[in-house]
Amino acid sequence: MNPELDHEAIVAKLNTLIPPEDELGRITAIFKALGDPTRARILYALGVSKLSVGELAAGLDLTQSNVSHQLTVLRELKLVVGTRSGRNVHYQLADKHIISIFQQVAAHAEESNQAE
Amino acid sequence: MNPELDHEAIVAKLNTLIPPEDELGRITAIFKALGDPTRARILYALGVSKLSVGELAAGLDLTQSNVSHQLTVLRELKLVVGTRSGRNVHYQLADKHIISIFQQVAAHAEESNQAE
DNA sequence: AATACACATGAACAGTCATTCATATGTATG
DNA sequence: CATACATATGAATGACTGTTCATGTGTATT
Repeated sequence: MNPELDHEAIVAKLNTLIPPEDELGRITAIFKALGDPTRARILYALGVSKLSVGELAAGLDLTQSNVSHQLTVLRELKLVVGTRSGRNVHYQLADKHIISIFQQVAAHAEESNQAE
Repeated sequence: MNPELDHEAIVAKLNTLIPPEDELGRITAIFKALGDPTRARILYALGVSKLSVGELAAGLDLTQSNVSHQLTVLRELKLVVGTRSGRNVHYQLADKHIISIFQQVAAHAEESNQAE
C-alpha cells in the first residue's frame, strides 16, 4: 500500500523482474551485431534484394574478406541465410522482422536528433 | 525488364538505396548501446520502474560508478532522462518505444534459439 | 560551516573487435 | 586435370570499450 515499500520491494527483486543471463545474452548479441555500420549496411542492402558476397562487396565498397567475415557473424546469429548456387552464395535476410526493427530505431534516432 | 539488368542496377545504386552515413551512424549508435548486457539490464529495470542511481546499483549488483557511466551513455543517446530530487537523481526511459524494440528482438532471439 | 550522502567524472587497464593481408576451400570451365 | 573464379578462414594489429579506483561536484543535515 505504501508506495515507499513497493519501491523497495521492486529494487529487492529487480533481478527477478528482468530477463535471466542466458536470454539477455542472446538479445544483446543481436543488438551488438546491429550496432556496427558495416553489418547494418549489409542488412539494409539485403533488405533491398537478395545478393551474393561479391555483389555486396562491390555495391558497398567493401573488401570481399570483410563482407565474408561480417556475414559469418550475421549467419551465426541467424539474421541472414546463405544459399549456394554455383560458385556464388546468395544471402538473404532470415526474417523480414529485422527491417521493421531498423525502421523503429531509425524513427527514434531521427526524432531525438531533430529535438536537440 | 531483364532481371539480370535490374539486379546489376541495384548493385550499382546500392549506396543510394540505404541510409546515408550520418543517419546510419545515429541508428547504429543506439543499437551499440543496447548491445551491452549491463546497459540492457538498466533499461529493463527502468522499464519496470523509475529508479535512482543508487537503487539501480543495489538492485542490479553493480558499482555506483559503473551505473553512472552507463547512464551517461544512455542519456547522451536520449534513451533515458534523469531528474534531480534532492540528492538523488531518478532516471526513467525517455520513450516506452524502447521496451517494444527489446520485446521484438527477444522474440527473434528465442525463436531462432528454439529452432537450432 | 562542517560532515555525510548521492551522483558524476577522469584516468588507467584488460579484454574485445573490425579490418586487412595472406591463404585455403569449393566450384565451374576449357 | 589445370586454371580461373567466388567465397571462406586464419593470423595479426590497431582501435575501441567496459570496468574499476580515486576523486570531484552537488545537496541535505546538524
